[in-house]
Amino acid sequence: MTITLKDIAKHVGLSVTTVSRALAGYDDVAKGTRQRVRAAAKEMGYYPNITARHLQKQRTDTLAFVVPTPGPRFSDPFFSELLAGIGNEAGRHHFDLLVSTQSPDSEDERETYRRIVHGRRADGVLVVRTRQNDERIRFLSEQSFPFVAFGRSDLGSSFPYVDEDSYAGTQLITQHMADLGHRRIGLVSAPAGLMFCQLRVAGYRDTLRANGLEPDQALIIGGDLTQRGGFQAAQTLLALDPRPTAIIACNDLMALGAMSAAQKLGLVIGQDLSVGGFDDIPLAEHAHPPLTTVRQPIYEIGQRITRMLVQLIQGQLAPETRQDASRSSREGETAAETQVILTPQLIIRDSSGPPPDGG
Amino acid sequence: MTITLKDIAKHVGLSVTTVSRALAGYDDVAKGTRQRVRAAAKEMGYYPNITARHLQKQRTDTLAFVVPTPGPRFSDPFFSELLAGIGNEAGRHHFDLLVSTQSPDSEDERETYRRIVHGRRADGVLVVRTRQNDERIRFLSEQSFPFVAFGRSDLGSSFPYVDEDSYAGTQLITQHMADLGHRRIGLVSAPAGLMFCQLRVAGYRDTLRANGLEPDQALIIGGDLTQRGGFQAAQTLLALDPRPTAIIACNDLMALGAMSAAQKLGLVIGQDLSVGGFDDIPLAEHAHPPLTTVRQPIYEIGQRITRMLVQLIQGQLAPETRQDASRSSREGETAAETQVILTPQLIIRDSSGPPPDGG
DNA sequence: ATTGTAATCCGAAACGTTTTGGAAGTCAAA
DNA sequence: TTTGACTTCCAAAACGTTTCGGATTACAAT
Repeated sequence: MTITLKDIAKHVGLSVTTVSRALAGYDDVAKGTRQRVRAAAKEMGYYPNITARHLQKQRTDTLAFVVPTPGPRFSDPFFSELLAGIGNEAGRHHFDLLVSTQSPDSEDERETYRRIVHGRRADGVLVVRTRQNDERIRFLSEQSFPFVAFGRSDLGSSFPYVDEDSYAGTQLITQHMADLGHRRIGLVSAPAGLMFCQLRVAGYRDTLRANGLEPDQALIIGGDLTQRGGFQAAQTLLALDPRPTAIIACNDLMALGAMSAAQKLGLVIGQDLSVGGFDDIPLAEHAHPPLTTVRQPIYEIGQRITRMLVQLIQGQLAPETRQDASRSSREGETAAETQVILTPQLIIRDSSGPPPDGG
Repeated sequence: MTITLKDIAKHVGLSVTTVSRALAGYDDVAKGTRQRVRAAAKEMGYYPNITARHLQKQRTDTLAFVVPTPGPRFSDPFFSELLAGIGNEAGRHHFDLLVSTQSPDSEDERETYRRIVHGRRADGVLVVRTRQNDERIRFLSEQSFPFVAFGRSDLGSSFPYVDEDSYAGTQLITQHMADLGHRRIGLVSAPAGLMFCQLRVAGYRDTLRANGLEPDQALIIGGDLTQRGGFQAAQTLLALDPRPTAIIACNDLMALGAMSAAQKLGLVIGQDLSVGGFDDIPLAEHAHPPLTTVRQPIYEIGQRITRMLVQLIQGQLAPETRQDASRSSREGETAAETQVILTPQLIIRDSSGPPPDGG
């Protein structure tokens, strides 16, 4: 049987109120009493009932994280690293983390959000893989429920987020390929509904044009962000005649799949074909050859959105602050930013090189 | 402002009790009343407060999953797939999932378990990556708190778990290498405290001996289960003279790292060097070359331990049942098993082949 | 002696739900 | 008319905590 405040109160001959306040360290309880209560609590093995505390305090000290899992074999190193960042940061702030896996844009996903918000299951929620016309964001905004997103959206409303500049990132890697002399550069894109997909495709397209290259629709193949998807998309691209001399994938996992597909055809990556990715997951560095990619600080992003969410909940972050250049950073004590766009970094490794002769 | 039962009661002119019972579908409320209440609830946008319900029902309908994360860059596809299995199955049974990331064997990890158990934060907990003399299992057993483990342990106590037969699995792949003619077979092992590490190393050793090969301590290198770790361990192994002609890694991620290390030296995997893994993560299939490995149905294991835990909580699983051959499966309705050992399957792909001449 | 103040404690209410143990009313059988 | 059964409803307690608004005592200042 678990020990409650009432048990302690009975044991030390005080009221529940006094025991509670003694343990909480209020100064309207005598020092001696406090010590006596503390000792009794320890001796009896008291541990506060977390649920009861939640109900009384009208907050749950819990963050919710609804993971969009497209299929059962959700084998994504990107995600586990993000979760580590979120989980560790939540722990640092004494918040629990509620995780739910739901297939994106499903009725179950919608119901999950309703449950969290209306059932007061958590104090805030983290949204990842933002989508065009994202109903999750619309819903949370409407309900003015605290949330922070990893990624922007195209809704009119302003909300707190952290995002990498996908457009600039793809510009970097596309320009890199162009600088190496590539003229036929394929793209393995992502599900079109994802915001970052739009931005990355645009960055790719615009950079091609800026280099006098006309984007060729046949060189853009949809991918599902898995290695298998990258493998298959690359097979399609490599069957073209003439085939592209470079392939850029919208994430590293697909880039690795693309490398395998090319290697299966006997192509040497970095010579016969250049491959570029996005994310810089640890796998990229120790691939063969090491993958040229755009770095995204996944763990830190996880930490950051979590920290922002905690601040938002605790009222240390203005919920609807627009980015505002006129905001003076007076007194050194600048308010925390609510909309962060990270500058991407190109990591050049051996998977990219000049095109082969006649490329 | 959120709507409570009291608000509905006031609105329809009934007591809170009746409203509650109407919504719960008890038959001691008149049909007309029930409909009226239901309509009002819907109209007013009522959603039950989950925390209050938890407190009253003295259960949380929540499972806890404490993920052992060794470092910040926890980039492990194995884990995300396991989580998908756990999360989806928990959802199917209307359980929430509480996830905490803690570094293994740390004081924070211990405190997390205490909090979950004593604070009644969850109704049961999932334990993964079981360790020798596993204090988590000891603690949960002592407190007789419901839990199911992925992996066995060496404590005397009997508890419910699902595990792959790591010993047999390593036997399979080691024998496969021996059958191909390999005599010098290296092993990239895992952190020694992990139960499956012990079993896999034993399976490797015993199979070597069964083939008349004496295990060489120099051919066993510790790894940390990351690709980088496999990369480094393989570098050490490949610097030996004579070098091994085959390398077996205790998981696929390290096997992929080992492949990269070998390829960096110009070796052709499957010809100059054979490589074997363990897990069969999706990355293995589309690696170059595709990786020979031992299959572990990760997603299904996640589902299975979750289902067992739910049954345990709901009293449908005898908490301390030993595996008992004499248990008659009468009436077709066999009780669910509490200790499951899965038979591993060898997946032969192109990363393994006969040793090069003179190997 | 009175007043004021500080120190220490506590009863009751509250958080929102479910459950317990009837109460009140209706109706048919005896 | 009484009894019993059935239907429908509800007040109060309970889950375990925190907080609100005093109450009581002691003691110093007036």
